[in-house]
Amino acid sequence: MDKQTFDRRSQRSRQSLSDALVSLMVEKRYDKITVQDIIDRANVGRSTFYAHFRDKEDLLVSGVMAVFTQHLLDHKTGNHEFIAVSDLFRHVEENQHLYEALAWGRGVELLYRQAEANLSQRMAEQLQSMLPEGQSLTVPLPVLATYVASTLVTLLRWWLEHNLPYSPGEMDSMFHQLVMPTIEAVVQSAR
Amino acid sequence: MDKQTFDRRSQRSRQSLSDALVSLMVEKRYDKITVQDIIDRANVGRSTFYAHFRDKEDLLVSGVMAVFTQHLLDHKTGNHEFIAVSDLFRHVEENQHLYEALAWGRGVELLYRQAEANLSQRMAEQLQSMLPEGQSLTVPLPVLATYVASTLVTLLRWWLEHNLPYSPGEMDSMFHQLVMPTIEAVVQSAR
Amino acid sequence: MDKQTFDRRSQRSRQSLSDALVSLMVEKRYDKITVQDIIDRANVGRSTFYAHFRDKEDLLVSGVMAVFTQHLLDHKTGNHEFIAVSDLFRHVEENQHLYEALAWGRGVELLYRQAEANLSQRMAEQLQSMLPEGQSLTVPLPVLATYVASTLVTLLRWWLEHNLPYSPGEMDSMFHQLVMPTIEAVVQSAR
Amino acid sequence: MDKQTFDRRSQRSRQSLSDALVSLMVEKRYDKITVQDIIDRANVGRSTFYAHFRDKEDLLVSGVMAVFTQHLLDHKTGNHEFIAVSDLFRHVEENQHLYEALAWGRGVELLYRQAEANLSQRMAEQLQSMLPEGQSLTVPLPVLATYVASTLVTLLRWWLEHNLPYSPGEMDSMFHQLVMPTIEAVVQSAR
DNA sequence: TCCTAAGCGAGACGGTACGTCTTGTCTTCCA
DNA sequence: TGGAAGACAAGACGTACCGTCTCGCTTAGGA
Repeated sequence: MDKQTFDRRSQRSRQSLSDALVSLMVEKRYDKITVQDIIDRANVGRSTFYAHFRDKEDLLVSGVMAVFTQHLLDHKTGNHEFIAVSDLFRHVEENQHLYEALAWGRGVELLYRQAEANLSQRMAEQLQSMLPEGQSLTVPLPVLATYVASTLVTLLRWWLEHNLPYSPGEMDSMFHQLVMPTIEAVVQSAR
Repeated sequence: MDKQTFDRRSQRSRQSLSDALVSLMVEKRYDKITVQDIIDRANVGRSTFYAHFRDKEDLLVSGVMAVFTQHLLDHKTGNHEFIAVSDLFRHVEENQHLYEALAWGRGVELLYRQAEANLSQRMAEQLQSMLPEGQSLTVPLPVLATYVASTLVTLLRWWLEHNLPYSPGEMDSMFHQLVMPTIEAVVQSAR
Repeated sequence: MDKQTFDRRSQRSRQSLSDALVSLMVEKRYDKITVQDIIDRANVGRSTFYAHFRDKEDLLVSGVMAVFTQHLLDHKTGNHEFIAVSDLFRHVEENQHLYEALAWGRGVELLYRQAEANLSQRMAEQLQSMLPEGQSLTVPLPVLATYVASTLVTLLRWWLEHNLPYSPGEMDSMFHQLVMPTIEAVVQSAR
Repeated sequence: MDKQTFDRRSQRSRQSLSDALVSLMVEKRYDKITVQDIIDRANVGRSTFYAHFRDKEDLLVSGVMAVFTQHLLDHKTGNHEFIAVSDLFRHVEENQHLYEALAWGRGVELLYRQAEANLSQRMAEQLQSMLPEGQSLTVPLPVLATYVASTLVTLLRWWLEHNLPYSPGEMDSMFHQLVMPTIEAVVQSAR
């Protein structure tokens, strides 16, 4: 069989399974979802599931996380502003149900941590490139990056858990009010 | 059997189970630990476990969390300083193995979240009481409290995951450098 | 737990499972019966099944075979006649349904072979003890024993598969007409 | 495509599959052999297998059984002797490995039963034609035929399972010593 | 010589059953 | 009589096969 055929069929199964898991996560907690639930929803055989994913967690990470990360991060590409998170909050608002689903279950901690790690990496790069010549930081860069990423994720989580009590614009404003003073302080003091 | 005996025996069982779980968490991830593992280690019958705890998570929260929370929080009682976290970092350093165990597993997210919620609550109270008359905040108090708590937990986690690369004093300093500028900024701008 | 309790409870499970398998074998072929069918019928958990039997075949042999062998063989104890098989045919007739069930499936070959082996062993002993001093056989004893046992089993099978077209007495007579001339011939010629 | 092509190509596949099964049966028990094993050995695609045979059992019967039956029975054609089984024992001895393979597995009971049924049929015809006018039998003909066939198969099986402890000639002799007295007895008494 | 239809290999797939593992309940014994 | 021990029902897990299917690739007559 040639690669195309393989890819085409395989991809359909993988996609069905990812979709099924996401749609189930809207209905019940991740750790109450069984593999049987998923394959029933996806109209897929048990062996197909295990042909593509090692277990439920693998599907969560390899499958769902792909969507999540893409949504969460790709919305920021092309921005020249320091940290353009208003788009991100707006996007989360538009897909509230999906993100609420992700916020629910136990296994989703995994996603948060992964998202945080991703963000942390990007933050480190952005902060590095933002840093003027000859300047340094009073806190290690990795710590600062982790701090910013963690603050963003925490804010997102708080927002979702409290049912979006503020507008995306307000959340964006809060985020900047929280992290900008710190960033300025640790950079300025490096002079 | 009199009440005393009951209490005494009960307590022994509860303690054995808590200890067993903690000792197992040093060896493997929380979610790979079975109830059977725990009761074997604790030399206790299955029904005894369920007589005392609803399930494994209950043991984690009611049993282990008790120790954890006590350590994590009671070390700050009697402090009149705004946020005295150096003691906390020092304490974590001294009990590195325990906290590394806690940092390992999946289910430990629960503890982090609980710790964060706890801290967040205390932070809200402290911040409230610190706020001078007639002043207000540019971000909602719950958000600020969550932000501070999250930063502390994140810092602790980062520290543990990177094998304590700095001294407790340095961590304390970083914590203050990260949150103080923000607190000052959001309070000052409330004038 | 003491041995008594173990035995009592265990025994109930073992019995339920044996009964369930026998009752299912009346309805469908042995190799179409799943472990799930059995445990549903027996009102028993899956793990209980595997706590008592290695697999379905083990249940067939250890459980059902026990009944079978007991029925098949114990009816002959206390007989001083050479081969008192009329009781056996009569017993099979009375429990026609059970034996038809056993005659059905594929896996039942196993039972036949086991039964044949059992019989063969008994035959060898009986023939040995019947053999007058100084006499020998023109065919090896194991062959003769196997021959007699096989003839009995074949006769039983044929009888069941043709829906008991003759009376137990007639079957007994046929059995003797088939094997006695041979036995006399091979023994007499040993003089 | 014309019929010839169909036949030629088809035939190669069928033959490969039969050979593969036989060669595998020498190595492990029939019921431990999977379709995958067979098609791997035969260098054939899965769909090709199912294009030719309904399932593994069909291959056993349609494919292997063809060889078996041919060997087992055709060696007797052209014989005017009553029952010329010495050729049969000789043939089995020459192809010991094949027949041991057949004697091994569970599914082979099927072959034995089929062989027995075949033999039984032939026996019935031979016995019928042998019976002088006006004579009858004290046991029903089908019973007698089954008895003779069963004795032959049992003897063959015993011989193979005990690693051919006697020569084909001795086995032939035993067979006659076992069945001839009986046949004479039941026929003579019909006078 | 090219075309075309079938046989074929490869293997993904839906599905069934397996034997293992864990959970939380329930029963029985023992101190 | 209450705690310990552990058998049990329930059911999810990951594995092994099954029989069906879809897909391109030979391949060998007929045009």
